[in-house]
Amino acid sequence: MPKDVITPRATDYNQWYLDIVREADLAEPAEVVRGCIVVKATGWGIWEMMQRELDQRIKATGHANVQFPLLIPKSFIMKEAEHVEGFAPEVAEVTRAGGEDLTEPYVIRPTSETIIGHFYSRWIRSYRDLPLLYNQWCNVMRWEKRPRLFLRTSEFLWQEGHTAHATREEAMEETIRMLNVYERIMKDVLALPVVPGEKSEGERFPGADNTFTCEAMMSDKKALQAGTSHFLGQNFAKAFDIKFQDRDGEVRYAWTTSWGVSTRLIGALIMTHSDDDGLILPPKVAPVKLALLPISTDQDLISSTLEPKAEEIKAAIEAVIGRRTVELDTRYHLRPSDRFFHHLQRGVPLRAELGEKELANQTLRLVRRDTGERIDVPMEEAPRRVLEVLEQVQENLYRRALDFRLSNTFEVSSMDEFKEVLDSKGGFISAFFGGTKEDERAIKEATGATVRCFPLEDHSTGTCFYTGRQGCKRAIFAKAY
RNA sequence: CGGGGCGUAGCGCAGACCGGUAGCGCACCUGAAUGGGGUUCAGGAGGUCGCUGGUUCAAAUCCAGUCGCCCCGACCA
Repeated sequence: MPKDVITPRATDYNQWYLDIVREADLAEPAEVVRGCIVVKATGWGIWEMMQRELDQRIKATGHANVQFPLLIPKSFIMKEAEHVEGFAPEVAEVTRAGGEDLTEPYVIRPTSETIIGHFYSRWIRSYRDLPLLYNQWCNVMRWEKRPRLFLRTSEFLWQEGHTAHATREEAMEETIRMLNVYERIMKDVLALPVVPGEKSEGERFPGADNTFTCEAMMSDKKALQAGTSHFLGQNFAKAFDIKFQDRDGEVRYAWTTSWGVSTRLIGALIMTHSDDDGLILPPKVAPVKLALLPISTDQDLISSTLEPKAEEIKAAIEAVIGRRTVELDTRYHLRPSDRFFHHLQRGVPLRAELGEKELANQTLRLVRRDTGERIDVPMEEAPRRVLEVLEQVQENLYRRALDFRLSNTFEVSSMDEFKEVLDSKGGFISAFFGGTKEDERAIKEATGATVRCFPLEDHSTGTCFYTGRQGCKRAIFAKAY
């Protein structure tokens, strides 16, 4: 008989999400600091795994890590017209320090294009200085009206890549390269199937010429922007005077890009894979990949045989799947079912049970978190089989999420159909669209859905469902977080 | 910032209309039985009732002010 500590998704999706975060011990609202979050050990462990994977890939594509100040002179934010408009309403300012009013206030960085632009202008003189390929892992602050754990906290952690290039083509290549890096890591590591695409005019980053995105579908069929890569053109170069003398002697403005993913990805993981029992983590980002539980009512048997055996198995398995990835659960004061549930709720991908039955048969019982399937494997094969099953879990989670998205994506060709499908089924609406920013706003007004992106891999064109214009690209619409 | 709601034990709530010095469920601690997907019983610990002021012999309760949080919108990684 389950206790109702986790609200079923069908009852209240928002509450379900909060319950998962709490019961899996990922994080809690900071409360004393509005909109901020305390990331707890398990949540941080997930972030560390994602960070490690991504950091390697950022470096593998030629970028180096750097660190810029948390505070930015307020005047910097004001330099790029659209950037000001986009970010001014949500920045926090520091006006006093050291007991005195500052002559110029600082803002706490909402993103670092401006201060990095300032330094890039000092570092770049020649085409030989380009490209400049830097990334920083840091925290930023945006005073959003409506915070939501992981998805939109006032302070959040992310990486922001900032690059400068000699030509438009090179900068565009970089923008797409990093979008692809994001797509790959989301797919391969987080098991998140995403739609890479270009943002519409109305959804662009303030100050960018083009914004590219990885859009994911959550299990309530709403969309989540999981990561973005911006082609900034020469906008910031002009605002911050980032110029170089080219091969031909001409002085030119550089072309810049920026790209980032944040702790929001943890929210994406939760809302993509988890169920009413609790969190489900893809093995590749699970700090604990296997919970190993010696089970017996006979305390002597436990200490003489089961626990030593368990230690031995743990070592053998960790030799194959990685250090400190197996948690040996020795909480014998709890009933087995309570111990099971603990790991289940926390999303541990695989549970192993070692009891008298297993001892007698020289087997180990594995239980999958994603399917509940029980698999008895010969003891000596355990390490290999654990690895194998973990790979299957990883694959299954991706496949499941992809199927969900595909079966909840609907094509429409008129506004009436758009509304009807969105109301009755929800999900992603796929339609040819060639409207303006104003049209986007009107559609949002009428339906609550926004343009998520123009998928990159879809080259088909057709008649716009809204304006009737010919030769328009396909867009994905959805209600979004 | 507009509309609604709420602050009482770690969490979720009752008590308030009709002032008399705080209670329930879960979680937690102890013990017993139980034990392979959320067990049962017994005992126990835990609260300046958001804050400030007022009325009163007496305030969680009445009055005034204030702070904060949540939900729905607008805004967003």
